Amino acid sequence: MPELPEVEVVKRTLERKVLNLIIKKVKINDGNLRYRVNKSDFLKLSGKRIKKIERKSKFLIFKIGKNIMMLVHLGMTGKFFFSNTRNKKFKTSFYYKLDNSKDQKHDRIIFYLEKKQKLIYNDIRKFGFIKVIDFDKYKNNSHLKHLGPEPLEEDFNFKYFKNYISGKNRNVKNVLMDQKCISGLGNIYVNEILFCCSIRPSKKVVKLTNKEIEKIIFNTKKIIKKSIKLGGSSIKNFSSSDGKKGAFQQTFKVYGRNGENCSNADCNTIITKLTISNRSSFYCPRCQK
DNA sequence: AGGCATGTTACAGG
DNA sequence: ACCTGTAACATGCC
Repeated sequence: MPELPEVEVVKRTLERKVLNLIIKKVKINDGNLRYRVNKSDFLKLSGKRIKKIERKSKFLIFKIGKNIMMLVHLGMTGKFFFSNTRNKKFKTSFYYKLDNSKDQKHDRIIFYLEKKQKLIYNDIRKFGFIKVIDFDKYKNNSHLKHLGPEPLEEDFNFKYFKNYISGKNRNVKNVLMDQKCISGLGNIYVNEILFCCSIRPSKKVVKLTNKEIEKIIFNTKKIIKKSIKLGGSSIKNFSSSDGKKGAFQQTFKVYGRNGENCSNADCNTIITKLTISNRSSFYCPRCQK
């Protein structure tokens, strides 16, 4: 899915496009997302204003009207498209996106906004979801309740991580993917982080030295910051809500690079692919111990 | 045809 | 109850 940096970019784009607009009507083309959408909940959105858009790890949270929250997870292929009449007329990138039959086929939910504008939730694989919930219930929401600190929060620090991994017999790749430990990372960024730390993904956390833990904290923050700055990554199914592509994927050092040479100077070792818990891991056998 | 894909979670077994 | 790993979800692309 879009990982934290991509969701952050989507959030910022949505703020520019739909903040403070009134939802006129919602049309559900296919409600069989990860969780079946509750049509009567969506009816409540009509006539209400989008007042705030927040991001929590990989979730988007829309505050709508006085007491409604809309919780969105993009899954692997979820994305938002935005259109207005001007875009149609001038055939901007939005128009191209919206008029692409392949994309249109996967438009699952359409929010009709004021001034003939539309916000469209499009999701090829339907691993994403949208839930409309009451404001007072969202703090206890099962999706948000157990999330660990985000990479850029102060709470994600040496002491916290060292304590979290103590006594655990797990590999470092899985721990960093675990949203209860740290929320917002996914397969791509974890691969990149571990390469930067010179740590092999399969390494057991009990064997991490203090120095390595420090490196993990530092490089996680560094890479996430950098990716947000570059507009996220845009491999295959992701682009931000205005159709722009991020640039971070051009800086991938290991992800998807199996068979290629290690990008560290003078290394000349071939990047290896290894499956850990059904997910691909990429690493340099020489640089990552 | 078969394998793979940015994610999460229900379940099984220890 | 805790810990761990695996399979499943839906769809498209190579």
